[in-house]
Amino acid sequence: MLYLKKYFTEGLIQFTILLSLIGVRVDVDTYLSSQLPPLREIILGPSSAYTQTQFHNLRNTLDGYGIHPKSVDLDYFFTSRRLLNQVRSLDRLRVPSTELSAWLVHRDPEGVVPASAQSGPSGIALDSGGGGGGGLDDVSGPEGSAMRGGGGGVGGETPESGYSPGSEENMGAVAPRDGQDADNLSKEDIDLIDILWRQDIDLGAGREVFNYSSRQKETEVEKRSPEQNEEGPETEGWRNGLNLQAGQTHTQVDGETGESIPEQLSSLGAQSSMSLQECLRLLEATFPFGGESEFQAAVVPELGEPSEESPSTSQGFPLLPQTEPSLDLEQQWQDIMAIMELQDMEVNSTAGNAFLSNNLDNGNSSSGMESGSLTNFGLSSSTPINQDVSLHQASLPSCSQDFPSFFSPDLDTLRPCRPTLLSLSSSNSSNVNSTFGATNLTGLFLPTPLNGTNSISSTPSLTDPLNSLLEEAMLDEISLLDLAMEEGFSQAQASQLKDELDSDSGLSLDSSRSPASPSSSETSCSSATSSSAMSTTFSEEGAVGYSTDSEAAELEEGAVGGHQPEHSKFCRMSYQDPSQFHHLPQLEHVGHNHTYNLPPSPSRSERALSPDCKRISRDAKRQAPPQLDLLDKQSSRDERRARSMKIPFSNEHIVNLPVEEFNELLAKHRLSEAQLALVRDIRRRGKNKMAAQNCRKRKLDTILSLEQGVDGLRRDKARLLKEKAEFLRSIRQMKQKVHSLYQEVFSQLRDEDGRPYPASEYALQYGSDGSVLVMPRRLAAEQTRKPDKKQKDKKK
DNA sequence: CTCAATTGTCATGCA
DNA sequence: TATGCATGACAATTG
Repeated sequence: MLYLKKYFTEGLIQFTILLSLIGVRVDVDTYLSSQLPPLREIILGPSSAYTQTQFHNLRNTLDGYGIHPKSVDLDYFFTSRRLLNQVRSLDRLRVPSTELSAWLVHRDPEGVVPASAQSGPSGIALDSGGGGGGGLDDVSGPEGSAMRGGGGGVGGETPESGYSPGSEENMGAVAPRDGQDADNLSKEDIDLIDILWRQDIDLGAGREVFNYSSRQKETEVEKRSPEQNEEGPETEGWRNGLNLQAGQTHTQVDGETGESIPEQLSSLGAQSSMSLQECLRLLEATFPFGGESEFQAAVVPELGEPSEESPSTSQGFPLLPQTEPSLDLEQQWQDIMAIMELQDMEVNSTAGNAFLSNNLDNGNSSSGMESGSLTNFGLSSSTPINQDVSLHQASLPSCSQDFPSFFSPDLDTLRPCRPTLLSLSSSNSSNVNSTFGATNLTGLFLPTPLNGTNSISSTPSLTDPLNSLLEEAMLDEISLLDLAMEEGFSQAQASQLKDELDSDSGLSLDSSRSPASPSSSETSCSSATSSSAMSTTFSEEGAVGYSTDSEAAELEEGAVGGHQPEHSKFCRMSYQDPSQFHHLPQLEHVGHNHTYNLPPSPSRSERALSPDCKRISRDAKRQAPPQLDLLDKQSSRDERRARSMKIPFSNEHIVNLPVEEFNELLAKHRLSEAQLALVRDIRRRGKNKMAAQNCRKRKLDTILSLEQGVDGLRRDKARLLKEKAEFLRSIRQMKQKVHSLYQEVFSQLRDEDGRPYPASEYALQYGSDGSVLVMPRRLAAEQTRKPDKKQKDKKK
């Protein structure tokens, strides 16, 4: 039961990881921090320190089996890694040709650096210098075969023997062939070759990966047949591969590594009646290949995984034969893969790339991409190698970005190569990321199920409910993710709006902008004088606030005279159409300026002079000496009063001057009591007028923000309802899966005589400690009743 | 002319 | 206490 639990818990975690990878906010942090630190690493991206540890470990261990990352809970860690593997590669039982590029590169014994290769790879080879040069000899030795590169360690298992250093130069060596055969290749192919290289180089940054993979591969091969080991890559494979007819390379690889897999898998299929454990053992024997591919490409399909897990599942069943040895093997392999994958994580550190890789790989196996978002799939689908290239392309960009801390030299030299990649992948690097971030997840994910089908076809014995259920589950998750993505975006937009709202709802935000920036003031000023441009400018700038107005007025005043400025101001005010704000949300909240009480634009208090600013503006310009009558008519009451009382200074001054200066002004001019009273009234009214305007603006803003808040809440509500529905559906499907799994497990059980347990008489009983027992139904029922009674008693 | 929206003004409270 | 600001209420203005 423990493993059953684990299995389904993992399903949930998968889902969470998926959500996280596509950017949907999943609040797993708290959970992770306390329970699954490594998982957090996976989701949030490995910390450099941690990654480094992995590299060191890989570099310093013979084959990776003994890897023990520093102070990390390996159980959790590897579990989470395995989960990530599952998530990222859903149809594992395939040997991606992607791997080929790795050992192909390493394999070249010549060490001749071709012209074509020099641009990118050569530099890289030299740069990675940190790696040292030891490996080169091994690889380039007489036998130096690709396989050797990887398998050089077969006999000696010298840790560094084949790879780290040597590989770089080997990379260079690949080039000549490339160049030699260039004639036979289309330009595309050549480019693709280049890409393969660079990818290899990039991947080579994590040289241990190759090292390990090769070693693994070799070990496996050796187990199977030494001859095969020699033959595969060396004679036929590499040569043909060098011709770089993508297909050849591809098939060759498949032939080399995957050769045995189909065999075994088909044998699996043939023995569909064999016990689950047997299947699993076979799988375990087979999987290392998949694993090897996996940690490089990060895209290895993994539909076989569930069955892989099955042994674990069965472990808890007392009546089932213990499969610990195989379990250990599998577990070890998983753990190793997990470590290896960590590097891959770096390569595909961004969620988008991870998924992209996955999808690209899916594209390989599923002969078709339903998603239009990945335009380079047209490329990928053409030939196998193209697919490979696409795959690499997918992981490359992030590789260079994410590796720098460790392999900056390599990457620096690599960067110049980027353009090639970009040009090849056309929309790949840019569009894919954006696309990924956008809404095309459906398309991205759809191939997964196809791949699942693929793997199922290759493993007929595993096409039981589990696989189908997994497929189904993944489909569901995918659709859910798609939905969540969509929702996430609307939510993001909403939150963005909200942020804008919040930040702008402050009353003083713009005050710094408008008064402080002369350009804006000038703009508004000039536009204010221009009647035609006025409305437009206002919609953009009018909200900036009064200070702008006043400045504009000030400028105008300087040019035209004491009464012109208010025209612009008045115009601006009259053009404040809230409906405009509705269409320009970002401007809706820009109106709080409160700078009206800032020092001074003289023309300020005269803002209300003219009801028709256009006409006034024109008139003012045409009639150099403004007509007093007209002005008088257009003056505010206070303006007229002030004039009639012969107040020696402008209302603008009266209103806007600071108290001290205002008092000084009053002191300068000896005014009568009536005049003083009028001036004070004018000041009071002027200030109050501006206060009222601000108050009204604020009110309007508040209303608008509230409206938006309501909208946002409505959206949130709708989204939550949708999510709830989806989750309910997920739960339902999970239950269904549990049921199916139960049936599956139960049907595999045999009594001492090898007979199946009758479902009518026996049932699986889950213990509280995670154990699962087969019990007669009567007993089980009694046992379940007892706790019930106890509970009832307790309640009583 | 009516009406609604806008703007100005007053009174009041608060800091 | 003087000053400034915010705001409700009302009036004036405007389209």
